Amino acid sequence: MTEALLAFFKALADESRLKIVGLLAQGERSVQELATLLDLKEPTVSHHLAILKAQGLVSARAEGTTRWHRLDVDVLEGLSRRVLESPETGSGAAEPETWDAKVLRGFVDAEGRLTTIPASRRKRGVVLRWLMTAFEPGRRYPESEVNVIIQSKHWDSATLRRELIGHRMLAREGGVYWRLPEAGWVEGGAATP
Amino acid sequence: MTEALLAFFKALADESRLKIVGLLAQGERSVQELATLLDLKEPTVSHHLAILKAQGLVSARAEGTTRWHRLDVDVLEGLSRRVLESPETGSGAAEPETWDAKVLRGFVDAEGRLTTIPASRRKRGVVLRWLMTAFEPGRRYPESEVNVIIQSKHWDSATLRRELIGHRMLAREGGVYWRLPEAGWVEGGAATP
DNA sequence: CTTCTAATTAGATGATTGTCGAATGACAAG
DNA sequence: CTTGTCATTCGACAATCATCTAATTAGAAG
Repeated sequence: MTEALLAFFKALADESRLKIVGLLAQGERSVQELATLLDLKEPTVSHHLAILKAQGLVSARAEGTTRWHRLDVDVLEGLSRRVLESPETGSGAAEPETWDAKVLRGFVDAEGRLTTIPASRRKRGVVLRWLMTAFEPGRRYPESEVNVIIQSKHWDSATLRRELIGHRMLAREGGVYWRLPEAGWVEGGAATP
Repeated sequence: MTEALLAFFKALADESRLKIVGLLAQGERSVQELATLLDLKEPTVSHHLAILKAQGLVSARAEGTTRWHRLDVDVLEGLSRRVLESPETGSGAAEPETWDAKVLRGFVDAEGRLTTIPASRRKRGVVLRWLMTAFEPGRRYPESEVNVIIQSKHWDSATLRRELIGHRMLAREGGVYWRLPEAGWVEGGAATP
């Protein structure tokens, strides 16, 4: 849907075409007249008219070899509405998902392994949340098992384990780890000094 | 007034910017998020946002180093109206004048002499009407005087004299010429074989 | 059929501008 | 003060597109 809008704005995003629309708003004009009034050559005007016609903004009427062009005003109605409605009508529950998906696609390869740990706070949060899906809620893990699980995604288990704890996703007590409820997961998390 | 409109359409006549508007229509976004969602680099997004801000379409709110951008919907209101109102509100009695002036500027030099006889029917009509201003209504001219008057504008008095008669601007009877009333001046006129 | 004019199509060129990498600025945290 | 992240600015490159000339199509009129 954004496709059609783009073409429409491109059609009007040119000085010559805007002037043509302005002139046609006053009445019919031939290619020749437009060319003279705009200080352009006929082929140029023809080109512009073709673009405006493609958007349904202009239509032509033949009279001998001359073609009289008129403005079709209807197409301009409800313009702002179309702009705001373009990216789906729903205000969207499927909205934050897209951002996460994009981030993961950038940092997780085809085999499901983490290629790089994101430097950006926000993106690191996304990756860590994704990492946590490997841990079951309620279950208790010895450190060795935590490392094995993390290493199945990325070699640097030490750093990632520290990050998970900093973000309040994982908790530790006496060498035993367990997954914390998502409600407590923190945005900023621990720094990486 | 067409200036501002042009900038406005140019701002929206880009795929990336249209997508940004679409995303911001759903809620606030940071530069980073937009860059990820659109598969663009941050500098590019910054550039686009600057353009949208210049048109009052987007405004920003700072939160730490992050800037949350929101869409300002008001600017989109009454868009089609602005397009049609751009080239003056008046539907214009000063309208055909402009076309004639442009044509004359193209065929009459600084000294007020006709450089070329227009090949185009319509333009030739304009030039001939202009030529007729050298003749007083009601007065009768011998052919020699007609030639002198025309030659003060262009060397080829024979052709022009024939054209003036063909267009029903000048009349002849028994070697005497006189100006006809403008009401009878014909559009197509005689061909030039 | 030939000539003339109005308009379009085709191809080439030049200006505009979207995009990126590198450098810089700004701000929070240790 | 130093470090790290989010953002902007700068300069350069590449793709898009408006414009032109030349050639072609389509009517109209001799």
